[in-house]
Amino acid sequence: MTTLSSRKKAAIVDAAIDLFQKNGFQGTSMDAIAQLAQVSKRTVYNHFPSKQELFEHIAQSVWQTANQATEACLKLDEDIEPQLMALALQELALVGDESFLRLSRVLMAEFIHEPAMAQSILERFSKEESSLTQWMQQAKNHQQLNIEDAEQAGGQFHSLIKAQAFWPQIMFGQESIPKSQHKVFAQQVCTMFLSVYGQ
Amino acid sequence: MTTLSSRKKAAIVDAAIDLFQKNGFQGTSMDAIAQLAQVSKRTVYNHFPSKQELFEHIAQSVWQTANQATEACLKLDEDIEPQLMALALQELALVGDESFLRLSRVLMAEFIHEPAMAQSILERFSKEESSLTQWMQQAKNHQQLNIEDAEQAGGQFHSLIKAQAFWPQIMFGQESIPKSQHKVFAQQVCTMFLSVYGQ
DNA sequence: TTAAAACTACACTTTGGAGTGTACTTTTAA
DNA sequence: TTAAAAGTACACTCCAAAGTGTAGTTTTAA
Repeated sequence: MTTLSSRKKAAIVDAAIDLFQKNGFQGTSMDAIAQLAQVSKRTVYNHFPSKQELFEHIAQSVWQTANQATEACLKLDEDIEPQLMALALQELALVGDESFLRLSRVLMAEFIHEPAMAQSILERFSKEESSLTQWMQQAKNHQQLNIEDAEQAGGQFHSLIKAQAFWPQIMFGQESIPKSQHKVFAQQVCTMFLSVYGQ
Repeated sequence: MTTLSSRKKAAIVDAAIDLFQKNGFQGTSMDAIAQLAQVSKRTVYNHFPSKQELFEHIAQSVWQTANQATEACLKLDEDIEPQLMALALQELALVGDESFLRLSRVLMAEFIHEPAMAQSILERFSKEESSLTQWMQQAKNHQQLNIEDAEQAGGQFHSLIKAQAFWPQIMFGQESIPKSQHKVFAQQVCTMFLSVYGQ
């Protein structure tokens, strides 16, 4: 059984995510968070010394979730296309996860106003992306793909997916792509990508 | 010569855009707007009865700017690809315009928290997009493109462009694609699109 | 030139939210 | 069982921001 303290803390974080997403950081009061979490305001402050730190705790967990995305490693003895497919499906799984989207929305809204913060988190994310960049670089070196700039190619690959499976969901509350369509969609992305970079 | 009154009003709107973009709607005070616009707070209230109405006035102008995007009309006696290219370049011009991006950022940040507002503005925008949808539908009817769902295809075409020329600029403050690269980029988009929908 | 329209400075009210201090109750763990 | 750790209610300070009222100045247009 979880302790009362940890349950309260979880409830606070949960309520905060909810309200930050609905009303933004500025638009959310600590009183409202306490009320929604069914906790006294004092308890909120006992767990998190300030609203800012509560927010950062949440930002942290987005980063953590995203980082559970896996590693990419070029296999020379296998065809390129199924490997690309696997990468696309992996990204789709992350980006299609409702709780990841929920967290992302909280962050993205603040990013627009905080380019510096966006930049620093982007750099972290790009480490995750850099494993893709490396994959692209290897594919280039072994002449498997007709790539000039590996980073750019990796970015484009990501963009192809996010354009339909992430941004519309974040900005316009559109539904995630259902799992049953992941394969078809990933196939389309690979086709597009290979139409530019394929041999 | 413009009247003092209209210059003041323009200064207010300009300052508001600036601050809304930097700090969001909630994070911007009318006092700050007045100060940046070099105008007394009372004058702000004489032009706009409330902060909300000032915001909506700005939102309106985004819609207006976007609507100056042109019409699409399938020409049966010309090749498909150059027509697609023209459409892509047209969209790129809109999306690459710094003042349009500036306005968009103001709105997008609020969209995340206001799905209803996002929805209603999205519907307006989709009228603009619907001319593209019609174009796709015609291309389908005349078997120029291998399209199943015209709306989906149109959405994907837009997505291909926005993925690299809009969202990264909005969210991460990335630089717009320089005009000198519009043609290359548009070409890439067309190639990708045609790899899926071309005959 | 002059009256109305617009701008300004500034003081004011009201409200809401961040964060604290305290006395008291409940939970936990030894 | 009991002490300390954690939660609670609530009153409190401080501050910033929305919006108003007013008396006085500047601009405009007839």
